[in-house]
Order: sequence, then C-alpha cells, then structure tokens
Amino acid sequence: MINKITIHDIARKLNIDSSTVSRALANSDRVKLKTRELVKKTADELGYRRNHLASNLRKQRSYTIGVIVPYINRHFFSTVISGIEESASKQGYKLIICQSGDQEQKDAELMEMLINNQVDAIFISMAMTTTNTEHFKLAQKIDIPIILFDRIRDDLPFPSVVIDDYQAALETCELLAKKGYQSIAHIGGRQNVSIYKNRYLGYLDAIEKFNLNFCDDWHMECNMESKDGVEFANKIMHMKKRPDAILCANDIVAISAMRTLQAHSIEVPKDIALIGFSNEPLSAYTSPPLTTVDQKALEIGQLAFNLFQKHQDKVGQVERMKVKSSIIQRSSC
Amino acid sequence: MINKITIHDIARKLNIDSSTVSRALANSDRVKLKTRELVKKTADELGYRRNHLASNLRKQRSYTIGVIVPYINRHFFSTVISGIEESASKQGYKLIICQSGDQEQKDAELMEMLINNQVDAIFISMAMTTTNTEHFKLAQKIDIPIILFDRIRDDLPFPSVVIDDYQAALETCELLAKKGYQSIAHIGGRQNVSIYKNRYLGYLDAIEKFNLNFCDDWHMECNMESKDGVEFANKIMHMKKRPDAILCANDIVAISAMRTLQAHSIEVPKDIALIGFSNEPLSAYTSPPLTTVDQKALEIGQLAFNLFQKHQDKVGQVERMKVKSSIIQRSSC
DNA sequence: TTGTACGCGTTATCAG
DNA sequence: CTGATAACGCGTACAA
Repeated sequence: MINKITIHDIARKLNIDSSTVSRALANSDRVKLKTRELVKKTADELGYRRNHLASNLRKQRSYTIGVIVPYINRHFFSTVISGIEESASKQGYKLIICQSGDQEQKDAELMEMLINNQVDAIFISMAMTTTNTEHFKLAQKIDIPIILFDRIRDDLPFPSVVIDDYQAALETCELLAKKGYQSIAHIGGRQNVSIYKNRYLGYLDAIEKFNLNFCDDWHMECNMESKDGVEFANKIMHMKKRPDAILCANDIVAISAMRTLQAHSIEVPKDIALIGFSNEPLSAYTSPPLTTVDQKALEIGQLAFNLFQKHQDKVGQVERMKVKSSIIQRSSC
Repeated sequence: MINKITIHDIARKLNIDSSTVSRALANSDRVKLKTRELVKKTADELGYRRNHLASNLRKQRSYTIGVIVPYINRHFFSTVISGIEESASKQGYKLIICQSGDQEQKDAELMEMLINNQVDAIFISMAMTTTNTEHFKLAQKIDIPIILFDRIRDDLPFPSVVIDDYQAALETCELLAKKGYQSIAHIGGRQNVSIYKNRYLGYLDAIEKFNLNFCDDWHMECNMESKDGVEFANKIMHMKKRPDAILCANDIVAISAMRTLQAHSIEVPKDIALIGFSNEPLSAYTSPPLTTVDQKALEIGQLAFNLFQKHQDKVGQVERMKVKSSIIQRSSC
C-alpha cells in the first residue's frame, strides 16, 4: 500500500536477481561497481525506498531505542532525550519515547511493550516509587541491553549514568559553609532512589566535615513536588531552632519554598539561603535567582548512548558512570 | 535472538497449526473458545511474545507515529509531545520523536526516514525557515497522513491544529489598550510561518480597531531567539518615538527584552509593558512575572491525535483546527 | 472450526 | 561477481 516499489521491481527491470539488487543497494563490493551504480540509478528513478520493516525483520534488529521517563515535558528529561536523540540519530537509530507518569506499573508495561516491539535497547529513568524490579529480570532474560540514567538503583546490574550527587551535595554545603551558613536543612526525595539517597549522604557527611549544626527536624523526605516545598517552609517558620539555609534536592521544591518564605517576609538569602538541584530554566529567573546544581542533562543523554554502544561492542562489565556536575552560583545564597 | 518463542513453537506443542495459534491469539471467534484459551495459556507458560516486526510487516502498518519538532526540549514542544503520547499510547500507538534543529533540510530527511520506517502518520511542527515543500508532496503521493501543528503553512493541504493566534494577539492588544497603553511595538517571527503571521495580523488590526499609535520601526521580524529580544530592546531605547508596550511573539524574546530594558533602568511595566506568548514555566518567575498567552500545548497534542483518528475513519475534508488560547495575566503590564 | 499454502520485502547462505 | 533459495515470524484467503 504505502511502498509500491520493491527490490524485485528493480531486479525485473534490470534482468538481474533481487539479491544482487539488495547487495548493490547496500553498497557491497561483492557487486560490480557498474552494476551497483546502475541499480542505484534505477532505484532512484523508480522512486524505490527500502522497507525497513522487512529489513529489520530479516536482520532481527529494529534500530530503535526505547526511552522511558517519568514525564516527557520535564525540562531535565526532555533535555536528556534531546541528548540521546542527537547521538542516536547520527548512528541511524530512532527513539521511541514513553512516559510512565512516575508509576511503577506503567514502567513495567512500557518495558514489556518495548520488548515486544523488538527495540535494540531500553534507556530508562525509573518511576520514583519503583520497588518491584521483576520487569527488569524479564528484560535481562531476553538479553536486551538496559541503560539506566538519573533515577537508578544500585542493586540493578545495568550500565548507568548519573550525576555524582554525593559530591555535588557535599560541595554545595561547602559553599554554604564558606559563606558563613552554619545550620543547613535538607529537603530530599525518597531514599530508595539513588540520586536522592546520595544527595542526602553528601549532605550528612558535609555536616560532619564542615562542623555544621545538625537537627533531626531539618530533614524532610518527600516526593519532591511543589507542595512539599511549601510544607517544609511552613514547618521551618515555626521552629525554635531555625536553619539559615536549605539545600533542596530539586529546583521546584526550592522555588516553592522560596516563595512561601518570602510570602511570610522571610528574606532570601538574608534570613535563609536556598540552593536547588537541576538548573531548571526558571531557576535563573526567580528573585533572587536560584543557586543550583547543573545536572548536565544533554551530556547524560549522550553518555547513555555511548554506554549502549560499548555494550554492543563487547558485553563487558557493567559500567556505572558518574558525571561531575557544576554549581551554578547565583544570588540565593 | 531476542525473541525465541514463536507461534510455531506453540503450535507444535499443542499439535495444531500455527495459523490457528495466530487466530487464537488475535481472539478470533473462528477458533473454538476452548482452543483459544488453551493457546493463550500455553503462550503464557512458554513466555511467548508476539514479534511486532513480523506482525507489522504482514499488516503493512507499524502502529507508530512519527513526530518532528524543532527542539525536543523546548517546553511547548515537549508538552505537545506529552499530549500526543497520552492519547496515542491509549490506542496502542508508539511515538518516534525527532528533532529538526529548526533546519529545513533536516525536516525533509526526517520525513523520508519516517516514511521508510512505515510510520502510520507524521505529526510535524515545521522548521522555521522551511520554504521548499517538496518533501510534503512525497508524503502525499505515498498517501501517509500528515498532521501539522503549531508551525503550519496554510498552503499545505493537511489537517492542522494551531492556537488562534490572530485572536490572541488582538485580545492582548485590547488588554493593553484598556490599561492605557497607546503605543505598542511587536517582535514577531518569520512571516512565512503562519503563527507569526497571524500574531502580526492580529496586532495590526488591533492598532486600527483600538485607535493605537503606529510606527514602522516598532515592528521587528526575526528568528525569535534570545538575542533578538536584546537587539530590539536596545533599538527601542534610542528611539525618539518610544513605544510604551511590546507584544512579543514568544516568551523568550519578551524576557530577554525585559532584562535588557531593566539593565538600562527602564522599568517594567511602568515605563514599558511587556506581553509574551507561550506561557513558558519561567515566565511566572521573572520579576515582574510576565503576562503571556497560554498555548494549550497539551490540548494541541491531544487534538492532533484526534485529527489523525478522524482521518483514519474517513478520508474526509482537511480539517484545520484553531484552539482558543487564554491570556495569563501577571504583572508585566 | 481448523489446516494448507502463500505472501509481506529483505537478506544470509550456498552454489556456481 | 551473480543467481537461486530459504528464512525471518506472522496473518489470511481459500479449502476442507
């Protein structure tokens, strides 16, 4: 229907075999140069276009990579996707993009769907709540490469790319300490998610390393949504021992906290300093602009694709990459 | 390799023909219910999963929609994609996402690639510079549904979804006029792109309709990048007849203009008011927060998919949808 | 209700 | 260097 002209049509027209046409179109040197060119020319004339469905079926590959993220329209994720796309398209790969809405169930369904569609690999940033990892076992059994990024879990034996969150958290605290802040609070995500765990650990170690004050109430574990920032800001205001800085595990929470504090006439950074994570575009436009950790989204995407290629070459050991992040200093601290 | 078990394995095990298995798995009532269930059960046990490559080849369909946007990580586009994905995945469609980097050449290549991959439809927001539309003719000849969104061209005979930009521009100017602004400038995009053309036309008609001042220098046609806002703001500052408001055809330009003006001690909105287009997340966080036109990105994505489905049902007339946008009033005017 | 037989478009393989 | 043939896995007219 869609694709009328096949290699057989070309073959018939030139009185040669379709297999020769196939080889010619693949530019195989097992076909005489002259024939090759003739084939290409008539292919062009006839408006031939290869049916990749058939080709892929034969080759048992789809040249397609499945990508699963919680939300496509989160800036970080769309930028990672953009990075993957850049690298992948250069190598002739296509991307199938899926969003899980941060639901574990959806993660599993999507993985199954992608597997059934014979994707060559799955790149996934897991749903926040994921605890069950049965679906990964399936993928593993079927021997399809899985690359984790950002939301990873250390107990899964797959190549992965993440920011060095521990280091980043440590350094942000160091920055705060150097600026004279002594009582740093932390809004963090669920601790079964590596990135949040590592940010928390970096925070904890920094407190020790830089001799900062510590208080149990200064830490909240949450889903890192806007309302969580509001909630924590409200909590802080009624504390006897109030922190003088908050390290937030993402920008959304930092900004919602900032606005809540400001609405109650608490000045940032004078009364309380704030640091976020992610370098969302909007973080540059708050007042004051938010100091934040850039997560190198584009780079993560590119590296994820590199890992995939390495995996293709030789099924070596599982490589877990940590990308060094950088602090974007602005005026919220 | 990836998929060991086929319908033939099931057939062999049950001593029936593979065609029966095929029908059973498709839940055809031409197979006895008992057999059907038996087949499904053993399929499950054996860990059978359908090879969609083979299935699609046979059916001449891929249940895949190709989506081309200039940049995946622009909030508007990633949200449209998100909207498409929501609707599409419910109907069993997958999305192949491509970015053109706003290059005409890339648009053409990507369309060809998608066609070769037998996608069931192509959703595209064209590159800004596109003037040549040969590649659309190819798609048309091959009879693959094309849905345009956002960046469309009226001379192309395809279903499309856009914001009613003319109306939106008119209404923003009305709002400005009501607030007492009399001299409105306009930073617009290339006039061969419908959305920009319509915004400009709405602007022009508003000037007439609301008896506003007009000056040739108050309009700039550009690529709508950050630097363009800077450039225009600089130009304005040296004008004898300086406008008291700027309607910008996107938020990026509005914000860069805002910052440039402020850097030169021109206050917003006191000296010059600003309105943007797109309702980018960051527009809520500038100071002052930017009044802007919400473009209903999610809705556009969903409607695009609806158009595709209508097209499937009956190849009726070409439907061009206009979505009513809404002005998000904030304090930049 | 089930089986037979073939086609989808391409490519691997073997033979010449 | 080229041709013939089979196979990839599935779906479906047609026959039984």
